[in-house]
Amino acid sequence: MGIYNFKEIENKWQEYWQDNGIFKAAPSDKPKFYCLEMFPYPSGKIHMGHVRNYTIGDVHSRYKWIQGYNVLHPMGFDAFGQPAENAAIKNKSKPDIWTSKCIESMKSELKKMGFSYDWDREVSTCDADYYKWNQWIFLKMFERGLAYKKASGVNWCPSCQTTLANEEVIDEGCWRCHAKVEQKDLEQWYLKITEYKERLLEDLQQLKDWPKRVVAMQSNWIGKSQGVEIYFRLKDSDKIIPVFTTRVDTIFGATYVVMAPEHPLVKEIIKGKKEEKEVLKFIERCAQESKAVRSKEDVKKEGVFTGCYCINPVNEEVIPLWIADYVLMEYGTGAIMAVPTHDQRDFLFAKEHRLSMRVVIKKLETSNQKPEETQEAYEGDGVQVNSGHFDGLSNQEAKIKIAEWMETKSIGKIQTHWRLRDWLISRQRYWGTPIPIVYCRKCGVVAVAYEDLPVRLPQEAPITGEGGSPLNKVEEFVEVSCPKCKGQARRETDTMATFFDSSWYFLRFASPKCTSNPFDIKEAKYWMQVDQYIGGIEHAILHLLYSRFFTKFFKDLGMVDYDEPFKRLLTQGMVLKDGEVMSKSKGNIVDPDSMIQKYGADSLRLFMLFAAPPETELEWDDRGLEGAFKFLNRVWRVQENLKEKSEERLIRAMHKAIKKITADFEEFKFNTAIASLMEFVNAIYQSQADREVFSNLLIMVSPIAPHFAEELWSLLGNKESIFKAAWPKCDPALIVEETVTVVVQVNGKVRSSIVVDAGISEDELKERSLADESVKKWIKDSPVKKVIVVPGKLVNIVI
RNA sequence: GCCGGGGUGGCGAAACUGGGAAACGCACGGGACUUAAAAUCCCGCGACCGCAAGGUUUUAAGGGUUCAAUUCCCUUCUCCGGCACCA
Repeated sequence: MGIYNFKEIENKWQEYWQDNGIFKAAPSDKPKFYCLEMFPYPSGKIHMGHVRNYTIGDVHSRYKWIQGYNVLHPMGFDAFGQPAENAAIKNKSKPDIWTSKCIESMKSELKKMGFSYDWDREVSTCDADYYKWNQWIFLKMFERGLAYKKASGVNWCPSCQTTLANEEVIDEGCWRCHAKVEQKDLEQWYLKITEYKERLLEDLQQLKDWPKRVVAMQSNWIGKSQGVEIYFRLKDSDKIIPVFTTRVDTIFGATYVVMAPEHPLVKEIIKGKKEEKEVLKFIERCAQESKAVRSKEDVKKEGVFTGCYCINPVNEEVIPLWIADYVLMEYGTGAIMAVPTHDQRDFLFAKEHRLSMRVVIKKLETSNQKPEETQEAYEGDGVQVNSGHFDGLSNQEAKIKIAEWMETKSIGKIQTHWRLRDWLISRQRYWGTPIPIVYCRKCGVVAVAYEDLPVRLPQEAPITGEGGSPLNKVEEFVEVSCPKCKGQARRETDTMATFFDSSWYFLRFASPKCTSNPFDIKEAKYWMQVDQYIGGIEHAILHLLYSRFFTKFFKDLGMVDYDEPFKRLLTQGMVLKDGEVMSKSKGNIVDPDSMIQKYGADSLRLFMLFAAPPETELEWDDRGLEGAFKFLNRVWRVQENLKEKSEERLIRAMHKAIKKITADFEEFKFNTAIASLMEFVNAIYQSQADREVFSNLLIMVSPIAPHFAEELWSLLGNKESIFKAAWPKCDPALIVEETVTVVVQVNGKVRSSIVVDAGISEDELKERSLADESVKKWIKDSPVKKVIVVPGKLVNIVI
């Protein structure tokens, strides 16, 4: 074991930072920097994921402090939610008591890591001072029709006994407990996030410093597809069957129309036909198949002819109308035009049922291929053929022209489909924000008055985990007089989804005690946007989409003047053990606290940053942690051997290190920054450092191992915190080398290297290279064809 | 299928804008110190051939562009993530 007493040191400096308010944020003339990590659910204990997430944020914040920024680096707790209720049921405790205990123990663990939070700004979403503003925001949305109640089919988790938002359903399971989600018809509260769909999609372009994959995931989720709704008339009838397509350029190749089995028109149009019986039988069979089975890709496409015909509005062609299970009622209009030549599904179906095909898009390179000969549909771009007066146009061009032409003839309408649905926020649970709505027999649905906020969550409620909303059974909560007519009324007893709480907490940190608004507009204007946000990829859609939505809503209220809350986003990778995610069930959890006991927080921080780049997965390694600890000890020993004056080569090495480390810190390349620190320390061991060199080393170590650096800094006799010191500057004059090593290649293979003056001319370098003994051996008598010179780097002789 | 990101030593990884592949560390091997061990310090460490000097070869596979390719282009394989009979 080493010699440095981390336990004592870490305690001492944590107290020092707290007592002296070193990391307190207050507006000033300095440039501001808002660094935020996703706040945790207070489970009571931190895990390695937290340690990694918060270490990255902490190092960045501390780096910004030393760079002279005015940093806001707050922390709080996403404290409403189900685990508190489950714990209440299990331990017969109360959610509020359980939660505040958890917050206390979690906070003390966070403090042990030495994170530079401004604890004066701590917020907890289960405090009435906080959730009051959830209610306020809800009412503002309600006034604008953005919060509304509707009856609809909803996702229901039978195990959590509550409804879920679409975003909370992962692979047909509950995101929290993985139980299979059921469908139920219920009347619930929704937020109209779809009102913002265009902006949510378009503003993704502003997010240049977000990981591409997060942007892609959000874009997928919003799911915009542009196309045309086309009206097919039923032959010998005035019935219209609308179909939706994104490939209107293939309309002249439609050879049949298909409706989903559940289509409401089906039963009506087949009435009396000789095919009626068979069609009904088919519909029956489809109804029994589960959605999961039906949407499996390799399942054979089945269908029946209805006996009816449709008329293609663009050419009056009469084509058969089919019913098939590969058409889904949930998407588009529940009916499609089938173009077997240019859609693979239609192609397979047409082959199976011997339906006709017609090519309308010709590939540029291939000749007149007959449809019967093709093995698959051609879905790419090409030139229009068999398409009336659109022949010869590129299909991309035709797409626009045909759509416009159809609109003028009223046979089609340009339309956009979205995947995004409104956000269901009602939860049949106790531990959440009460929805501030009252139901009055006379007045109907009535908003609670602003001055009556908060609607407090009653302390006592019968929590059983079943039988609907617990608040429903708390008479003194439910019974209320109507805010409008003062008559008898009942409160809404569902609570809000907890993602509501976290959709705006970053704004609250700007003014956590503000009593007039969710946040003080001036303070928020100073601190926002969040310059750097750091958190897990699991929030790529849920939390990040909701927060973007709320920010846009605040903009519409005139409370903020930007579109996006988070300028830069970093999604840190997971911490693995033996190639698997750490989890209780796998029994492979490494407890941060025990590691702090053994090696100290600084070593843990150092290891977390060194073992992998922040975005990638990190494989836990006990020996790696020990290595980090050894490195700190190695630095510690430097102090015992300080010299009067460093050699020049060490000074040069230092300036190189400053340049590289600074650049790496800027780009979150902590692993290579640490590698450079190690190289720098190795150089010190070759030559011995003076005070100045050692001081600079400490400053550059300080964001990573803050307690350790503070201690050595004070041992050097400094009276102020190292975080008040200035980041070292690289002197460009001192990193210019007098001599350089140039690699000499013959035919691209390294054959020698020569040391030359940095200022050497190209001709001279050429000469010196050709004169080199081992190079000569390789050239022998061969004529030199060409010599390529990369100044200061390399010479390649081509023979 | 579409979209996004990967594949480099025994392991974690590095490589600026096309210019010495494997920095830094872990593990391993050797040496110094020690009665001994630990700790520490120093050295070695992709593979193959060679006593050595040295040579050959190597960034998932194949091809291309180039004086020069982990880096650019094409094809293929494969892994991870999102969306998906989405018309």
